[in-house]
Amino acid sequence: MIYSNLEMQTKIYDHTSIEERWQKTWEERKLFQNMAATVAPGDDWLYLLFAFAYPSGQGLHVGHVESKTALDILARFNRMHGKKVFFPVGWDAFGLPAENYAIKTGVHPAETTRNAIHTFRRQIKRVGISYDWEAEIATSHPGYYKWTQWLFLELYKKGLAYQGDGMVNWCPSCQTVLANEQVVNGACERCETEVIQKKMKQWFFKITDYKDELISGLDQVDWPEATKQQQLHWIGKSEGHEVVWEVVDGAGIPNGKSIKTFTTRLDTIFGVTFIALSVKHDLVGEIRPLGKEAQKYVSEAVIQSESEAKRSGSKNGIDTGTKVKHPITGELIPVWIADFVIGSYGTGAVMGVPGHDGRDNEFAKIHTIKIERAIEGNQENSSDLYEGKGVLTTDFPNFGGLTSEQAIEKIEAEPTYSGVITKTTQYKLRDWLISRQRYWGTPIPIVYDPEGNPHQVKEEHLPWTLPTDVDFKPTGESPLTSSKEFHARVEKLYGKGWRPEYDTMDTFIDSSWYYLRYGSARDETQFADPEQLKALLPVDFYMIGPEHIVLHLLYSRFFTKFLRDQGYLKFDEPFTKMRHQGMIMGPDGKKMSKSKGNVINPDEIIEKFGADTLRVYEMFMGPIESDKPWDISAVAGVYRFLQRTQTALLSQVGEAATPDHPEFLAVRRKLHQTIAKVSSHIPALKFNTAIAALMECLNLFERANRAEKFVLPDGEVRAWTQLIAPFAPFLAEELYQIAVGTTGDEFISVHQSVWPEADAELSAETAFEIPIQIDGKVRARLQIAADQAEDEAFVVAQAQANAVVRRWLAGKKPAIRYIPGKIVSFSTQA
RNA sequence: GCCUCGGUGGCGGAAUUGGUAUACGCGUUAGACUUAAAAUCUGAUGGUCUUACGACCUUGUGGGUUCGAGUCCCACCCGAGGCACCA
Repeated sequence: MIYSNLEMQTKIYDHTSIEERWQKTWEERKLFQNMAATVAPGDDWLYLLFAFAYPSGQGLHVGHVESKTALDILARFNRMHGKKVFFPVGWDAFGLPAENYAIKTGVHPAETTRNAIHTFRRQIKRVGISYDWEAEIATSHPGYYKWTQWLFLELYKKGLAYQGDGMVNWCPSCQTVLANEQVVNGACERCETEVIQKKMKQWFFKITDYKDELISGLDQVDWPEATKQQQLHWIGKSEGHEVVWEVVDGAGIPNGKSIKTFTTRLDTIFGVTFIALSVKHDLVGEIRPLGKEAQKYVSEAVIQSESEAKRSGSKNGIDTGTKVKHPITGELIPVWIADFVIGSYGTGAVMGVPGHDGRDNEFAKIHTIKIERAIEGNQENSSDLYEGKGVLTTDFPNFGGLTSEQAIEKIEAEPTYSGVITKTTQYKLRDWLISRQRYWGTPIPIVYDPEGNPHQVKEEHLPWTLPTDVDFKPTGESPLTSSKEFHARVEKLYGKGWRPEYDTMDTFIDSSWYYLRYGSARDETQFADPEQLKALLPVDFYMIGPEHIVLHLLYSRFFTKFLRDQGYLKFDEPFTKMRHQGMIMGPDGKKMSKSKGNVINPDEIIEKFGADTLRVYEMFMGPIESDKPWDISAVAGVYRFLQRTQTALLSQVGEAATPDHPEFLAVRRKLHQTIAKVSSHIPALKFNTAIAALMECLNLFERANRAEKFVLPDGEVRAWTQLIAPFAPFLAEELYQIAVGTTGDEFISVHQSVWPEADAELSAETAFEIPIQIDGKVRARLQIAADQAEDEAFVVAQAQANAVVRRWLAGKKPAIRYIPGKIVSFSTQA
């Protein structure tokens, strides 16, 4: 007996008992569980995905509830339309917070993580999110990270995972390498310590191999424009020319060395008055002469991190005394070293055009370098002069008077410049540095022979398990160095003198392929079953916060394209449609944070008002994608709405319909209109207006019922309970089961029922109120029966007969316009 | 500086994409019920002027297109997020 206390129903909305009862029932009946096992040919699947979450010790946040509920509504709505819905959940369980906690308290990250996941799972179930728990995954589980390691080895075998040397960002406090994106204004994003540069041997993924496809693929997806723009900006494709400048000796004779610069404005080459090298440029220290002062400057500048120069916007620099030869004019140009030149972009050197570039202009003025104008009609120090339309000044033989476009074409066509000036494309995107000197992550499946050469861990040794006997305390070395078991394992399997790779992988790797694993979460033989992949992927709808979008999406797209090229996947882009939820702000309108004391705890709201209220309130707050402040009294308003809904629907059960009620058709019309509205607003993600429509419907019903007892036909009572099911699944289940009179075990959930359809005839309005506009102002309104709305002559005659209209139009001959069913417009002008 | 969103009552927000601006909710206020309060229910609620009928104003600002503009066009102001000495 699933429903034992029907009789106890009263007018009181007892959210706690309702929600406990149905959570238990759904769980016992395994509603919507293990869906991937039901994959069959010809299925119409909808794959809904929520951003992989880190199971933090803080537990569920109201922000999580918002996006999870939005997806849950889509899941329930689509299931009721007969679609098979795949709606899995998992945990991005490796990561720094658990490790930092371990350093502080000694509690093993595995334990912290396990507890946090338990908390999240309990809270999510309480909110009624209809996840498929049978497909649950956690990146820290060997059954998962075995395949993360497999992915690494696939990349390694194709040469896309390689070891490289280079300057890396090092956080002295966290004792780890940081990716560029983890450096914010020159400081560690986590602890805000100033980041320094350090040279280390690291593993990289060659994402740059896919740079062009990562740009073009954006045309295939339905994503917010801003997200696409951010991706493009990160990849930073820029077309221009590389120019080789020959270094000359004191007599002006080339000495065999050269400097390359990159420019997007080749036409300004005639205005070059200096060349500037980055302090990290290879030639710094090599070119002669380099005076003592310059030596000193360079060493200071190298010590001073580049990021500091960036922040201060400084324009320091020094003349090296060296000169290069202008490839076109033959003029000798001084070479400077300048801190505003970025070592890692382009060639690490720029041609200085102070006549046409604001930044170069600033530098030239400070250091009194000649400023020369090459193009007419532009502001002296502006960089916005170009649109390909500038005209070169007449000072340049063969080029004077040409437009920028013509000059560039001419240079490109001139054989003399072949190999000196070359059309080229630059990208900001760098290869992905994936090594982390951290414990709580996926071990890199590499071992080193006694000579120090890397070898891949044999596939039969996967999962290459993370040792547990480590010292978390930061020493500047990877914690795995301290594991005895790890060393013993490698020597036993690979031979004496062999050692493991001590670094772990960036957790972005774990979280950038997880959506491929859900369908085969327990498969120990392959990373994903091809049949599952074919049926479920790509992801139809992805809901993800706006904060992590650039890298996670770029990496996910890279993996997808790589695995496609290996023949594992048949699609190019992993996420067909994506939207971002807004942030829920504290009641003070500020971002919620513990220090501000404005955090709303979902458990407290559920305790007091119930999960249904929490869900409906968060959906009612406003558009899903915008930021919204929390308003506790509005929560109570939603609670009242659910309570009134219960009262209204309970009053209908077991009663005979009241066709003689004067409002009978009006209320039913409203209900059918509401069915139509809710049905169209849900797929459009307009949850707030769908709920407003349900409120309007209830208001009209209550007004009619107040005047005289009102009872809807049975089917419409059931339809009403179905309409609220996606939003308030617990209350809807309760009312639906009462409405259908479920007894014993013949239980079919409201969430398994078929979504109601609006009756077009019933929902059609019988009368319109048509405004009458005179010169753009509404002066009167007309009541017109629906069957007269198409009759223009009649409507216009009615309008003209209106007393107010006659007063306004007295003595005038207006132009008349009638938009059927919308408006009558009189115009007295012209 | 660049990119992307936004700007509508006291507040959160609606507006079928050019056709009744302010739906729905909150708040406020008057009332009912109550010994009282809470809860619940009912009515009012953009602004100014007016005894009233009503008039005028109102979607960040200023122009424009149109019979008609929150919606389209031009210029600007303000806010949020992202990127940024990227050559």
